[in-house]
Amino acid sequence: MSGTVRTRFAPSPTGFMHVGNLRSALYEYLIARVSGGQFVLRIEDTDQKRQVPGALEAIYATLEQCGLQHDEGPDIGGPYGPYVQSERLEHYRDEAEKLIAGGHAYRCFCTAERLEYLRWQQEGQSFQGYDRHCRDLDPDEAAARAAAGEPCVIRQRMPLEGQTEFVDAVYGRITVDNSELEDQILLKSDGFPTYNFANVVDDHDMHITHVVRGSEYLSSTPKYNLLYEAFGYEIPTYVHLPLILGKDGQKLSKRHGATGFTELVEAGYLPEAILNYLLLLGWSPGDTEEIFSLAEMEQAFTISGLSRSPATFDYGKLLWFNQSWLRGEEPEQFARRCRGALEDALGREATDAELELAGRMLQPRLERLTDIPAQLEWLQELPEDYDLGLFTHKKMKTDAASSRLMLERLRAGLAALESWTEEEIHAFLLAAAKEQGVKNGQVMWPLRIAISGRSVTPGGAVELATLLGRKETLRRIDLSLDRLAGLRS
RNA sequence: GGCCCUAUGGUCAAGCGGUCAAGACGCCGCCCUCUCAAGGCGGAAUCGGGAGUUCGAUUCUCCCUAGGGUCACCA
Repeated sequence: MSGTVRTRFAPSPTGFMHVGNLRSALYEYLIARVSGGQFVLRIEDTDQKRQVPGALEAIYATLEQCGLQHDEGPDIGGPYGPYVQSERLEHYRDEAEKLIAGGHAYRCFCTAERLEYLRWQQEGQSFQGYDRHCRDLDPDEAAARAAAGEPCVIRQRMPLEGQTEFVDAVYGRITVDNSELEDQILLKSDGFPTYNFANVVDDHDMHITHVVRGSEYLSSTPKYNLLYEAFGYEIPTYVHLPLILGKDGQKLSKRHGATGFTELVEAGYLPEAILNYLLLLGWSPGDTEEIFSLAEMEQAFTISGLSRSPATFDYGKLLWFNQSWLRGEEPEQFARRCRGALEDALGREATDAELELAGRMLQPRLERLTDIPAQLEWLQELPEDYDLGLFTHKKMKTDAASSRLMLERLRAGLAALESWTEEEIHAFLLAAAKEQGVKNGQVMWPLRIAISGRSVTPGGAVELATLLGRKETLRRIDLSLDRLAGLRS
């Protein structure tokens, strides 16, 4: 066997792409990449009842958006296809027959009703599971019954005594008594393999060297090993991952908030930020680095950095990663993200200068992409009935009366400015403050309130006025002046 | 309930016998400042409990406790 590391992401198209799945895919991808190996995509569609339309497309789209490029898969082929389990049915059947022939599996004719009755009867007992009713049927007789059309499943014949142990790359040595293991179903009566069986067969066929999956599979791993042994296949390296929990310590689910990749993207999170957060949720680089691009992850990732304890998904920290990624973007690229909302607010096309300014204003303040419109809301129009109390600011030493005076003084100067540029407006206002012997805030505050009508804006008076344009700025000053005048008389 | 896994601040976590127990998010304060952010500086906050082993346990062992996982013709 070659020493090339091969991992696979094997989702089943039964729903949206959960962040837990995505994190598994990321780790699988990284384990392969960090050692120059291959990352395989395999679709596990053995549950015909739970197929969800569109789920497959979502898987491809998510992988694509995240940059987790696979080397082999249903869409691009590869040497060990097909990569869709429903296209490999014959093969599983043959493999199951092999096991029967070797005495490692047997046909079981128990009905669903009988099994249900069994479960009901076993409630509270220590060993719950199949009672091995068909385990000792004569193989030839069983084969004949099956051939005659009697529905049956194929079960794995577990050893009744002894122990099975395996070494997991993150959890270490794990030992389980064989008496704990159920004679699990390998092939269902509809001819489809179960997940456990198809997994082993496919992982072997596809030369997967590292089986990476959630720790919920930890306790069923001994069954896998027994299967590998029954086949005489080499056992892969297991890498079990700690689970992701919600705020309440329960397994992360919809009720904790958005848990699907698509949902998060729609909520304004960047794929880079989501991936970055997921990377650190269960893995540590060992140093204090926190921001990782995919390329950087490919350099830094180590299996030994994986954590064993479950991690709580923290939306607050995800938000911080999102902000960090947003701030780190090239200003031009960030500005482009603002174009749509800016033009909506403006009601017309934006100039390059306006776009640049808007980007500069929002980039350090944005938490999510979806917040852009709200950040630009002040641009739309001056709220007609904003609270005049906003003019009163203790630290700035301003109030409605002083603001009125200030605005009256400022108005003419602004109207007379040679050009309406950020620099010029800025210079003018600073000069005005100096001239009047007041602090900058005493001219900036009233102006900002007068033209925005808001206590909080994504920028100061200068930026606001610049983006508003001279005409609109003066119009808003007049509007505010009118209201301020009405206060007195 | 049986079995398996886990256990450092509210959260993610470094630590791998001797540390004043990193760092980050969040929180609080200060600075900067035309508001809010961003940025800078500082602060509060952690080894679940009990036995061992050892000169010395956060670190090793055992027990307890707590949390999680798993016991399907689902993956």
